[in-house]
Amino acid sequence: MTHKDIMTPKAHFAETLRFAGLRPTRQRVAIAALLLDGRHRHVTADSLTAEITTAGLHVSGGTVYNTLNQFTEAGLLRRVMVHNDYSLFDTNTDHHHHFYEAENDQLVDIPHDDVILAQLPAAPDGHEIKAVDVVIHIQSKDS
Amino acid sequence: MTHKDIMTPKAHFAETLRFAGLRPTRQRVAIAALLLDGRHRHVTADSLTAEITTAGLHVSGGTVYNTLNQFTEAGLLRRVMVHNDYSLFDTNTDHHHHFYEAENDQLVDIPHDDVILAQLPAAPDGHEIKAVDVVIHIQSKDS
DNA sequence: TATCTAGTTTAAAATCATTCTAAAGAGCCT
DNA sequence: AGGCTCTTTAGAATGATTTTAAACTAGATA
Repeated sequence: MTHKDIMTPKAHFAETLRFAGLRPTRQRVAIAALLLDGRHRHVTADSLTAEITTAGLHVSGGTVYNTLNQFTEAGLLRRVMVHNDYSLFDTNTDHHHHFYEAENDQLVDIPHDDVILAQLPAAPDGHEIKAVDVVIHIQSKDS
Repeated sequence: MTHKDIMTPKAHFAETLRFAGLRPTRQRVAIAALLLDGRHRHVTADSLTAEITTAGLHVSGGTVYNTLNQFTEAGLLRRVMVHNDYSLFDTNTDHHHHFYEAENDQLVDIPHDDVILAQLPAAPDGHEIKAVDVVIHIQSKDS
């Protein structure tokens, strides 16, 4: 039985935050509890705010944005780039790719192994590759 | 000698626009002349407006945005998705991918052949693949 | 060529996601 | 508990993009 097993959920998320270099405030712990529970999904500032409200809590808009940015910076979330309308965050930070259907603004994960990049170019001089994002744009066959 | 060769540049772009289903207005022809001359580059609404001004012309902001959207819709431009700050358009509509360096907001084309996708997942039921975008995020080695 | 009409352009206002601000609050170390 | 720094807050500010309603024009027609 590890230390983790006997911690309260709250303490567990506080530890995660501290490990990520973020002071575990009430707001950040609450958001971590919602987003970092292992469920893989895509959230926006808006949808997260709705979740917070549903949970009977309140976090100011600015803090929601700040927290999403800080979690992303810390590697707890991943930002997905499919359009310019608003930011999308993926609670799955493992290496994987996405299908995106613009018509319904629908984003679907693609398991890592389903895309094989057989060859990649070398990064430009003095640079190194940080990440490779593949977005497969799809549309309804009858549209 | 084809018909195209004896047309004035203006008439050539007007024809291109008409073929794309867009009425060749003075503004659209001017923007086409700037963007569709075969040079491959990345533009924003702002940088395009600056080009228009440099050319001694004037096109209202709304029309610059509309035109960029219409050209993209018509397949004369391609929208590149690397951040949410503002829209980027690529005058190269051929199939190719991009390096993106966030630190300097620098976008660099990758020739089509330099990326080999050996395996792609099947599109979800009832859908078909419209495009596959690969963005390789890079950073300075010493940063 | 004069006329018509639908599609376009315009400047300005509106929208909307996101960031900034300055003051109030809360971790956390001693 | 005291204190220092980092956070949160509500609201204002920002900035890219879209919308508006009126003026204009491309292109068809008479």
